[in-house]
Amino acid sequence: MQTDTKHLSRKMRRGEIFAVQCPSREILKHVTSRWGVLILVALMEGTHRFSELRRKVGEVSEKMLAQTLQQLEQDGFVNRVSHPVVPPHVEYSLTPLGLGVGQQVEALTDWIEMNLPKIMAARQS
Amino acid sequence: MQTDTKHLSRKMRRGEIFAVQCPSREILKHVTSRWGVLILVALMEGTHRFSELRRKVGEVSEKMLAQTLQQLEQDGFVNRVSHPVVPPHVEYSLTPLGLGVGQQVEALTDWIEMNLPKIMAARQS
DNA sequence: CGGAATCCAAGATGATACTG
DNA sequence: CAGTATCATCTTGGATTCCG
Repeated sequence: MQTDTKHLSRKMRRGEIFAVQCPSREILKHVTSRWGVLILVALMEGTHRFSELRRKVGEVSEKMLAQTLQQLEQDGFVNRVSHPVVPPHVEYSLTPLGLGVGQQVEALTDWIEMNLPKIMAARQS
Repeated sequence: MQTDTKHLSRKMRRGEIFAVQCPSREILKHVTSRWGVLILVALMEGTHRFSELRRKVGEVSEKMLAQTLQQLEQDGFVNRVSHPVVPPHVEYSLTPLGLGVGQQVEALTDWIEMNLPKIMAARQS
């Protein structure tokens, strides 16, 4: 089977993100949303329950956590498994696709943390 | 000279992004803002003038473009050079630091575009 | 516990007009 | 051209309440 992901050659115009109607924009919006980034990074360490994520991410309301998780689930990045017991037990994890974005996003956050000293030094005002 | 960027070992808790008061959150917010991402990617291709950026990014108001550029400039990612002529001529480019984040951000957008087929296929609803 | 629903405050974004 | 200022709006995000 040949992969169907067409590789973007280095110099290929990958300017499609600039196209307003491009679905990429929508995905990008979900991924880079305020809580999307944090949730993806958190899930990179493995399966988490709702309340675990809530504690780990910190300062996120139930509403936004649920909402963001639903978006990520819709985009096929997050897997939601509900155990029908009482009290309810729901587990969230990354799909293979989610692992992919997760790596990219984690690379970004890692870069920022690693370069934070330089950044803070270069900051004006 | 030895680099002062301490490398994050694979398993190191790089959970500092989760700390609410961490400056990383602020930087991350700017970088992943609606227009921050697009602007950084656009500038990866070289110096641009204000109106060039405006046309390239697309659908961005003057206000938001100016505002986001100021944030990125403050964070030390973008260089602003104003030629005091009439009509005004201002050029924006990436600083070395900006090139760093730019690469991370571009990696993310590239990944999304490359995997868009898979993503759209996996999407529910 | 893990949400859904509602209401409301705050912030982000946009359209327009004006200026150096 | 490259902004700034102002005002209108639209979207986010949070607090609260209720339910299975």
